[in-house]
Amino acid sequence: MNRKATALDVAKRAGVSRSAVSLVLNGRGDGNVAKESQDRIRQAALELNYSPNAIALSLRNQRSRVIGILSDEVVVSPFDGNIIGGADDVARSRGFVTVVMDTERDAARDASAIETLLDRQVDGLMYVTVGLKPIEIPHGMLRVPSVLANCYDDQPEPQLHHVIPDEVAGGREATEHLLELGHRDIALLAGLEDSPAAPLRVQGYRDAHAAAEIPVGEDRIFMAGWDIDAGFRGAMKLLDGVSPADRPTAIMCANDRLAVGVTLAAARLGLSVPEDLSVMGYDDETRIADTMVPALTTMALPLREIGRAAMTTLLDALEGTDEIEGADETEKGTAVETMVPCRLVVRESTGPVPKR
Amino acid sequence: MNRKATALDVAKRAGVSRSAVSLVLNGRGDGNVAKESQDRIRQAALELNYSPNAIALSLRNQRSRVIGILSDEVVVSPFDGNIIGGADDVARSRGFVTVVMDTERDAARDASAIETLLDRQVDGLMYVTVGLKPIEIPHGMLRVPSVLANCYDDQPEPQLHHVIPDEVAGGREATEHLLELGHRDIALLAGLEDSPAAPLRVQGYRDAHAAAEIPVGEDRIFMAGWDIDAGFRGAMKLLDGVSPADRPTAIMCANDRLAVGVTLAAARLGLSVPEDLSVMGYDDETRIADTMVPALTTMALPLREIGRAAMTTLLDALEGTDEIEGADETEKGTAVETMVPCRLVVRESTGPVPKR
DNA sequence: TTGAAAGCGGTACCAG
DNA sequence: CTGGTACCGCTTTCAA
Repeated sequence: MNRKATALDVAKRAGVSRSAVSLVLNGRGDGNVAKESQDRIRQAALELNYSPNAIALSLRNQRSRVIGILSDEVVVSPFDGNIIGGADDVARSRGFVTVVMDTERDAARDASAIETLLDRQVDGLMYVTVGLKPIEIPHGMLRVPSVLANCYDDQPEPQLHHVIPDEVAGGREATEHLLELGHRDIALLAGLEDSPAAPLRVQGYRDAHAAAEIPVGEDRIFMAGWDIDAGFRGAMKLLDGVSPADRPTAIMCANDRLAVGVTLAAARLGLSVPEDLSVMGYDDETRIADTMVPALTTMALPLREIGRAAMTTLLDALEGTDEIEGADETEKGTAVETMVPCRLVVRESTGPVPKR
Repeated sequence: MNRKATALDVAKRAGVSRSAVSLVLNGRGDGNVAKESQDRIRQAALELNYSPNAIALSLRNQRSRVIGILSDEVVVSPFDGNIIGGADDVARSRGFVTVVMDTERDAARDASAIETLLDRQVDGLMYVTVGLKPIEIPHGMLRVPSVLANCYDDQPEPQLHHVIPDEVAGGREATEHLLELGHRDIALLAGLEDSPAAPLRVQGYRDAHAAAEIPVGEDRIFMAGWDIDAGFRGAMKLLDGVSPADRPTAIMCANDRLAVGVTLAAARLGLSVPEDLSVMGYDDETRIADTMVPALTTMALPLREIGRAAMTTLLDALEGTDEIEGADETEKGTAVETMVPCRLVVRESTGPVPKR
C-alpha cells in the first residue's frame, strides 16, 4: 500500500474518466453513467480501498464537515469533559466530526487556535469552558456559525447562542430536597465569587427558603472556596465545639469536593452522616460523589446534555442556513439562551432531620 | 470582511503576479523579486490581513503541520489530561498544532477517527490512554509516524515507540519513603488487576522490602479497587477492632482516591493521620492530593513529561525522516520504550512510625 | 453517455 | 527579475 488511491486510479482501473468516478461514487450515476460502467467503477473503488481525499474535498467545496471545539481547559482539567462527549455524540450522528483544541486558559492562544481551525475550513465552532463563566468572544469566532457551551457572552448585545445549566433552579431544588427532609437550619458552603455559578446557587437557596417562608440565617452562608480543605474548614467552623442545638442539621455544598471535606470533618468530630448531619454535594462528579462513604446526594450538572444541546443548535443553524452566499451580515441580537436543568441525585448522605 | 484574502488578491493590489507573492511571503524574495516589489507585496498582505489558506497548502505540500492526538477517553474522563497538555506544549513550540479526537473507549471508533485524521493529512499520530494499558494498534496508525503515550503495543514485535511511567520504581520509592520513616508494617491497597499498573506498583513495594531485607506479609496486600469506597473498606478491614499492636502503621495506596477512603476510615475510628497512621497516595491527582486534610503524600505521575517526551520523539522522527520518498517499509523491531520516572511528593499524611 | 476542462488556493519551475 | 503554467485531488459544467 504505497499511497492512497485517488479518483484517477479508480478511473484508470475501471477504464473511465475521473468525472464518471465522481458522479457514480456520489450517487449521481444514474442517468449519467452507463449501468455497467457504474459497476466497474464501484468494483475498482472497492479493490483500491478508495476514499476521497478530504483535503481536496474541503478545498473544492469550501466546507469540511468538521466542527472545531475550543476549550479553555476542559481537556487538561478533570472537569466537564462530558460536555465535549455529548457534543461529539450528536456531531457524529449527523455526519460531522469534531476536533478539539485546548488553550489551557491562555486567552492569547484562543485567537490563534481559531485562526488555525478556520484555515482548515471548519464549518462551525463551539467554545466550551470548565465551569460556567462569562467570556469575551475570541476574534474570528463570528466568521462561522458558532455556539457557546457552559459559558456566555457578557456583552450588552450578545452575538452567540449559548447553552448553560440552570444554576438557580439547581440551588433551589437542592435546598428543597433538604427542606422536605425536615431540615430548617441548613448551612451553605457556597464556593467563591470567582465563579458566576456561586451566587446563582445561593440565589436558589434563598428562593427555596423564601418559598417555604423560612428565614435564612445570613451567618449560615459561607463563601468558602471549592476544594476539600475549604469544606473541611467550613464544617469545622460550623460544627466544632458547637452544642447540638446550635449546629445546622444539614450542610449544603456548592460542589462535591467541599462535601468530601465536610464529611471528613464530621467523621473527625464523631458525627454520623446522615444520622447526625445531612451533607449535600453539587456536580455529581464521577467517581467522587458516587463512591464516597456515604455516597453523596448531589445535584448533577447536565454536562452531556449541554454538549448535545449546543451541538444540535449549531448544526441546525449550519444546515438550515445553507444560503452560504448572502449570509454576510451577522444578525445582531439574535443570540438565544438555552438553560438545561440540573438533576437531583439522591444517595446516602442526606436523611431526615435528627430528633433533638 | 467578506471572505479571506487570497494570494491573488494580494498580487493584484501589489500589481505583481501570484508567484512573486508566494516567493516574498516565504522569505525567498531576495534575489528573485525586486526590493520595491517586495515592499509593496508585504504592504498589501498586511492591509488585506492575508494568511495563506492552510487547506490549499496541505493539498499542495502533502503535509499539514498538524499532529492528530487520539485518546481512548482522556478528554471525557477526569484523568491524565496533562499528557495532552504536555504534548501540545512541545508541538506548538516546534510550529505544529495538535487536534484531539476522543473515542470514549469505543475501539470501533479508533479506526474511523484515524481515517479522518489521515484524510486531513495529519503529519503524525499520537495515541493517549487514561491509565497505563496495552492496546492493539488501530489499523492505519502505521501509515504515518506515530507514537504511544501511557500505553504500549502488546505484540511480540512492537511497531511503535511508546512512553510510559516507571511504575515499578514509583512503587519502590513510595515504599522506601515509608521505610525511611521507620515503618515496618506497611499495608498495600493495590488497585485492581484490570490495570497493568497495579502489579507493577506491587512489584516495587516488594522490591523495596527485599532491598531492606524486611519480609512482606502477604496478608498486607489487597487488590482493593480504585475508588474512595474501596479505600474505606480496605482500611476498615485493616484497622477496625484491631489492637494497636496488630495494626499496620502505614497504608500505601495505589491511587489518591483510595487514600481519601483510608483517611475517612481513620477519622471514623478516631485515628489521627499521620500521628497514628501514615497514609500514602499515588498519582498526585490535582485538587485531591494537594487539598486533602491532611494533604496527601503521594507519588506523582509524570503526566506532562510523558506527553512532552512522546511528542518530542514523534516530531524528531518526523523532521529527521524527511526522506519521505523511500520510507515505505516500516522498520520492524525498531520500537523503543521510554520510561519516565515518577516523583515523590511529600506532604502531611505521612510521618514517623508511632511509638508503641 | 462520456470525457475534457475549469477552478478551489497555493507553490515551484521555467522560459522570457 | 518576472509572469505564465503545471499540479495537488476533487467536483461540476459543458461539448462532443
